[in-house]
Amino acid sequence: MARTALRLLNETGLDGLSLRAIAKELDVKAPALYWHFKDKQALLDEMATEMLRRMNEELAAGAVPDAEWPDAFAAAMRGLRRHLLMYRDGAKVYSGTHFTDLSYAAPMEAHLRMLTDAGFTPGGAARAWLTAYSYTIGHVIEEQSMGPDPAKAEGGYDLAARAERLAAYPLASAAGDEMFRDYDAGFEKGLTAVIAGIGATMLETRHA
Amino acid sequence: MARTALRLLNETGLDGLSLRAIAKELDVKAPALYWHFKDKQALLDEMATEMLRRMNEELAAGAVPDAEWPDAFAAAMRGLRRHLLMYRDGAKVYSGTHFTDLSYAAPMEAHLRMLTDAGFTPGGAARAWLTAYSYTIGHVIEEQSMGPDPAKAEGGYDLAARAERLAAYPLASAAGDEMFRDYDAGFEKGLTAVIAGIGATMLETRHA
DNA sequence: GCCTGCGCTTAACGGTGTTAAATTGTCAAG
DNA sequence: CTTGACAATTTAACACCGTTAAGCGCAGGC
Repeated sequence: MARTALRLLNETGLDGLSLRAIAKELDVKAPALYWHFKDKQALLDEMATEMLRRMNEELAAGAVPDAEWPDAFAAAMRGLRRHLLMYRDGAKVYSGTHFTDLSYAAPMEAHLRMLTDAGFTPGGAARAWLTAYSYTIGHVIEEQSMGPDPAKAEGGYDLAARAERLAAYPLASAAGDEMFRDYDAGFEKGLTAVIAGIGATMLETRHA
Repeated sequence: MARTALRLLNETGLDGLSLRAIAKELDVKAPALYWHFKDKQALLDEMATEMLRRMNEELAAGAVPDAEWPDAFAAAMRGLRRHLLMYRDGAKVYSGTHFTDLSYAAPMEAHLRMLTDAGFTPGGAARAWLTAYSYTIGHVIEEQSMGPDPAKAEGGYDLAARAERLAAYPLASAAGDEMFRDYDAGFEKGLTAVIAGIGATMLETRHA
């Protein structure tokens, strides 16, 4: 039923995701949902947890055992972003919800161990994780709040109009191309920087 | 009136911020608000813009003209975070809203110019900005969705319970201390990493 | 004195999350 | 074969939400 809600999310968006709509999709009346969930927030938490479970499945499937930590780390963040982008308002649903079970723990443990094996302290590994995680969440929230990528689909943010509006501010005007075009490449550049910085400032024993 | 809404936001939170409540605060009935704003989203946009304006005021007041770019950059992000934290759900209100005027342009131009002067290409400066911005937004969203800092106030996330729940995953269990304690210090560590990475991967001419 | 239009009110509409009570279906114990 | 317990659902209703339509009072300009 969290699965049904996730499917509906892609059709209606988070604002249009009402309990009555979900119930109709399940051929049931709205109050019946309250037998299974305490309130709507609990449903949203379960949806986020389901997203996480799907992410973990894929992560387990595509694991590369002896990759260098920056590559494995980048792959994890790419996977996170890709899954958030799979659902409309995915990042908003995901960010800041409390998971309803411990399915996040095993993959998190594996990632942290990979980092400590590479020379991070336990605390450093946790900080590295949260830093890259924050960057990814923030980036995807920005992406999803801006409609479709102007480079890939029509109806997105009008870059030409933006540039004209900002004619008096040449750098800010030109920045639109870098910021709002080709989200994939942009995310990748930022991710590279974040991971490089983590390696440079959080690693105890420099990687030989 | 966006000011009134911002004040009310801190008392009721984003979920409780209804047009009727805002109207009552202004000694007015709810439909009167529609004389000034097209719809609620326009009000939220105006609130975000007001937050931005206050941020810019402070930024202009505390400018250090000849600081090195990493310091100035870090100061800007600290200011952003501090202002987002000033309002309940501040990051949620702020992120992904479209500003209603061009008050963001001048400070953005100044920051971008600082970066290009330091050796960034225009595109690189924009990417550097968006990368650090994404990190900051993501971090504050995570902070604010987790209640008060357990290190500073009661009623926050129960770290001891979390650690026990994750007993089978020692690294993930221990990570709680690093991630959910002392948000200020944690943000700072991540910010240092992000800025170092930006310098290492996005700067064209290494700063002499 | 009249008109225009700003700023507001009253009334109402359809929709929301949520609760309480009554109802059905199922299945085991007596 | 009946009874009773229990899970899962329905119907009805509540308070509140964003939003629209119509009308009211009151200022200033002609």
